[in-house]
Amino acid sequence: MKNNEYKHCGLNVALTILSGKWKPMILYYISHTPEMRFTELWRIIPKITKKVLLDQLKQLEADGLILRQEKSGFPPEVSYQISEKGHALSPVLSALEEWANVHVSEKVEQFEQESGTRRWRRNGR
Amino acid sequence: MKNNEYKHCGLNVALTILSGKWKPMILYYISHTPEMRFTELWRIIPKITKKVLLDQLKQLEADGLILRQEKSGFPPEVSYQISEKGHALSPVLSALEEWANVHVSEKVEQFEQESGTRRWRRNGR
DNA sequence: CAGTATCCGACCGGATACTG
DNA sequence: CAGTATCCGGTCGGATACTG
Repeated sequence: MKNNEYKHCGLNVALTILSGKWKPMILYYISHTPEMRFTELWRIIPKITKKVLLDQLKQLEADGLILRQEKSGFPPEVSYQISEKGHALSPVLSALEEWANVHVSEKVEQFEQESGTRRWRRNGR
Repeated sequence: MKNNEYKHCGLNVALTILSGKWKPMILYYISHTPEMRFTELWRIIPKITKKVLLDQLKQLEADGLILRQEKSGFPPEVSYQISEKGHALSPVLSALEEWANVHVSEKVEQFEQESGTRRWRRNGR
C-alpha cells in the first residue's frame, strides 16, 4: 500500500463532532421532542452540571446539529431543536447503535449498569 | 416525553470504542491491507509515537476490532489484521464519513489542512 | 430561567530513553 | 523489531457559587 492514502478526514470530523460525554444523549432527547427547554433537558439528564450541559449544547449548536431559539422576556425562555444536519445524522447513529448491540453486546450491558460513572470526551476544539 | 427513555447505550459504547486520536486512521490502514506490521504502520502514520500507537492498537484489539498475530523468532514479527467485528463496522464508518462530507464539508476541508495538529480522545477505560 | 465565573483533578496524547 | 518505562502538559468534565 502506498503511503498517505488515508483521506477519510470526514470520519475524523464526524467523530470529533460527536465526542462529548453527553452529546449522544442530548442529541437523542432533542431529536425526540419538538421543543426541549434548557432546564427540562437538565432535569432529565442525570447528574450533568449546567456548565457541562451548556458547553456541549454550544458545541452541538456551533457544529450545526441543533438549533437554539430564545424568546425575549423575563424569565428567559430558551428551547433547542434538532436541525436538518442533525436529523440527517440519526440513521447513521442508529446503525452504530445496531452494530454495538450485535457485536459488543457484553460491553453494552456492562455500560448500562455502570451508567453514570462513565467518562469520556474528545479534545480538540 | 417521559424521563429516562434513553437506552441507546450501544451508541455510547460504539463511540467510546472509536475514540482515540488515531484509531480511525489505524483502522483504515489495517482494514485495507491483509497484514500490517507494527513498524510499517508506524512509518505510514505521520508523527505518531510508538507508545501511542501501541496504546491504541491494544485498545482496538481489546475491543475486538483488530487481531494481533505474533510469529516466534528473533527479531520479533507482529502483524495486525482487521477482525470480523471490525469489518462489520466499516460500512457504518463510511456512512459517517459520507454524512460529514455532505453536511460539514467546510470542517472537513479545514481539517485536511490542519492535519496533524488535531487532538481528540475519549476517556473511560 | 438560563446562563457565567472559577477552580480543580483525572486522563490522554506526546516526548524521550531504554530493552528482550 | 516491537515493544516498556517515565515524566509531562493540555483539555475536558465536574463542583460550587454567583447573576441578568
